[in-house]
Amino acid sequence: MLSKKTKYGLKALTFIVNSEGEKPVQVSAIAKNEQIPQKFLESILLTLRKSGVLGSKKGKHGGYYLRKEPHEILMTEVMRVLEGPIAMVPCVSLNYYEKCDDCVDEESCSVHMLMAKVRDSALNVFRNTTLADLSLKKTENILK
Amino acid sequence: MLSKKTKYGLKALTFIVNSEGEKPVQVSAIAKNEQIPQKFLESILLTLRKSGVLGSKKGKHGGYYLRKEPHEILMTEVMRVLEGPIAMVPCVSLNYYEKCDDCVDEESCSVHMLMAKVRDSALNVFRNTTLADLSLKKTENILK
DNA sequence: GTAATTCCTATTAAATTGATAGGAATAATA
DNA sequence: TATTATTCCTATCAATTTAATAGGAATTAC
Repeated sequence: MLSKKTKYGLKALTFIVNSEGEKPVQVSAIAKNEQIPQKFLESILLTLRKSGVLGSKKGKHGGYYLRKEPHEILMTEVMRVLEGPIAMVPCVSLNYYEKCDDCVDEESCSVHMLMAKVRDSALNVFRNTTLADLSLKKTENILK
Repeated sequence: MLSKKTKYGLKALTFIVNSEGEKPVQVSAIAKNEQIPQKFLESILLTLRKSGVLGSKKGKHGGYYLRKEPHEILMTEVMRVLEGPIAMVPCVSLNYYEKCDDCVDEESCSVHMLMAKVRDSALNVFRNTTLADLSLKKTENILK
């Protein structure tokens, strides 16, 4: 299951894209429009800022903004920050590899083999989708 | 993350395939060889039996066996039984669809769009992988 | 009738997730 | 400078899910 954290994070990012302008977008505005518990959202946006996807401005008229253009923000990055490793098992993770304690021979492990394929297929999606794609409405996608 | 339940289940199924013969395979043998807590494994195999993937024989010399040929057992079926819906969010699930309470318009929801792609890519893997594929060693896979 | 097995239900422990609380730090502006 | 609006930080809590264990009933082979 996709965590609420990731779901909220994706919605928030999309909202920020669609609020395009120079002014930073406030947590309260996102929370209200996207129906996300504000305090929870705060912590999510903070994570996204710490990872470098978002920038922020403190104090009155503060808020969050994108550090890169939407089309430069890959889902690989966003998903790793919000949801964690893309691989479903550490032994096929590219960025967070860990050997299984059980599993004598990785090369002949049925789980390993299957999960490597799943990882590749997910990576293929995330590498070819940017935040710009997410913020397109379906009708726009059809035209595209 | 892949649950231990699924991981153990896949390993157990592979073990049963590789123990090919007419005799049913006992939980104790699988547990020992695959390093799986026996009682936990019992409940997993029971689930697989109830779903129709495995058959069982009770009593002395009892055990579990496949109900179909390995190449007829698709990963879509196994994964749904063990891990649950393949979709990461209910609103893109083919078999367990549920509308989101939030989300006014599904067609323009960024999460929906992305997760539908991920679901399709995972389905593509699971529909094209059978238990027979899992039980091939890597070297055999290369030759294939 | 005994031993070996699956089957069933209940319980527990640990980990994770989702959410809340309270206030510190910072910045704009009146 | 005082006030207000905001992000930032840490801690905590509640709910859910996962992983595992326990005990014994039912069934079958011999």
